[in-house]
Amino acid sequence: MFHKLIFFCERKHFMDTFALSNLQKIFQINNMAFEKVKRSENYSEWYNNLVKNADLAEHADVKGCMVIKPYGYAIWEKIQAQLDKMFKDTGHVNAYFPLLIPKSFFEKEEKNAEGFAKECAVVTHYRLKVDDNRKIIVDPEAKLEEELIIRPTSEAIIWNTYKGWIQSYRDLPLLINQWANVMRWEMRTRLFLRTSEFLWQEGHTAHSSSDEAIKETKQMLDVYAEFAENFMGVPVIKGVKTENERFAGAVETYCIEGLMQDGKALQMGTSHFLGQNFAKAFDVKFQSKEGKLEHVWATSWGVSTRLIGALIMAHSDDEGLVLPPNLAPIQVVIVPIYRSDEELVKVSSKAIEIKKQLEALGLSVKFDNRDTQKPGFKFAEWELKGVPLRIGIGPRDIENGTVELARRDTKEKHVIQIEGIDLKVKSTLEEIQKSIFERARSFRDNSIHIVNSWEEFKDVLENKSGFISAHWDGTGETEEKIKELTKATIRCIPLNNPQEEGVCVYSGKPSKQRVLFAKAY
RNA sequence: CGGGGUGUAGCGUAGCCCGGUAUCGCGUCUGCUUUGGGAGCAGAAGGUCGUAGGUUCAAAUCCUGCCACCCCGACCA
Repeated sequence: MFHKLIFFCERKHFMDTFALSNLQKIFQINNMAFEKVKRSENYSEWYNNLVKNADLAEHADVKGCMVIKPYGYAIWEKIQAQLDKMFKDTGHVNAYFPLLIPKSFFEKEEKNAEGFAKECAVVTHYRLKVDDNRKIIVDPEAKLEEELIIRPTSEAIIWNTYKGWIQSYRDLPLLINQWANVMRWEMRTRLFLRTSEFLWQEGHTAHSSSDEAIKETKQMLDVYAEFAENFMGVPVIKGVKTENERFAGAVETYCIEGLMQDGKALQMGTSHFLGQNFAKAFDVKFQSKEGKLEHVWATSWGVSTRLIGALIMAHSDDEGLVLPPNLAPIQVVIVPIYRSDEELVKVSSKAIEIKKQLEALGLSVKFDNRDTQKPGFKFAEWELKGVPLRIGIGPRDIENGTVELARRDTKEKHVIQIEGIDLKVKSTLEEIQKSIFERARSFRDNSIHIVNSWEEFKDVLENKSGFISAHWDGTGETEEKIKELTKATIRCIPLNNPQEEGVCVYSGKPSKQRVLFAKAY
């Protein structure tokens, strides 16, 4: 019945403008070969060009939506594979719920509905027709009885479903994850960081006690943090959101916050303790061991394709992407160098031999034997695409039993013996993984500024960047005011935050702990 | 929703004020020479100028309507 759907967004968006000429200049200048805008000159322009040039994604001809290209999607697949394993290792299973949510379900948890109301796309009709001018129009006869919301998140449809699945404590806990797309009609979009439609995973769990649900919430936060640090190579701060920043419908929102190279913070994942809010809204009760009827306790947690944005912004440089070996779709690329066909044969057979040797260690290796591009071009291209290690092999090497090994992260090049190359490559990849994390961590650590006065606070925001650790009086009003004045928000109250007496950096009222402020994406 | 812009080849553009069927660069294709850091030369292909109408002998250019997209603000899980 729904094979032809039309949706209307409730809000229209009128665009705006500004100095287009600036952009045009950049494109003009850089249109030859690859566009080169330096990271230090214009960070966001650098980011956009990188996403495009590295062939990760592009703007679709649909407002606010992106096409994730094969190379970008391959990174997402690596992210998915690892997270999926970690979810399963912690006892979760995957399922899939509908894209469309009847408006009446959506309304049930008021705060959740209110929080998302302004960015929902709504399906109102189920059929098109050809009008008198032979134009395709929405068939006014085909108006739906009840509008359908395209999910901005799935709590509503999932809790409506859970109602039928949970009767007894024996049905709990229910530990389910879903890989899906969601749609949030955002006003300003940026590839990967914020798009109208995006891919993510959302875990939705149900528990028989508050304690157990809180434990789950924290466990998943730890899973995210471990993933971010050990796989993405991005250090994160685990913390709790303030009431203002909390997920609509949650009792408590935990998050991991990363710091990008331009000094702006990025929320990389959230894990929510939902209390009994959704159980009450959808009337999901279970009978306890003691025979009492109680509402179920819930959590939800998610990360999205935004992580690809984080990956780019945390490590990459003016030459392009820098991928951590643990998430690189191609970990090693082999580029042959040759003049004659005869040389090509020799070089190729050695290259293929090396490839097999590396693959035996479980590495992902590409032998770039395209005869349509020159070596120099390939070097630049694979650097742009962030392949962690490159092996160059030519006639000279064949004679000497060597290859050239080039590291993407440090740009170091060494001639090494082919003998024992597999272990050398493996250990170098491990070193790269460690080294990019360390680099990001020391950058992050040096970007946390302890601030004790409002003057200092403003000074750091203007002249430095990164996190500001400052006392806050705990009120939403102060938080709002600071945001209004500086655009900085409270990113989180770090977990295990030391308690200390102090006064709020803005209001001067007493405070018991410091919180982390930053400008954020 | 308030303000400001733009639609010309795959991409970026010139031409528009002052009407005469379209400029240049990148990319693409072919051939030869090249190949250890983004190759060179020669040739070629590619355009209903967003769309509908109007004015005119003649419209990318002038006029009107429509559509789409972009930037700033508000907004942002």
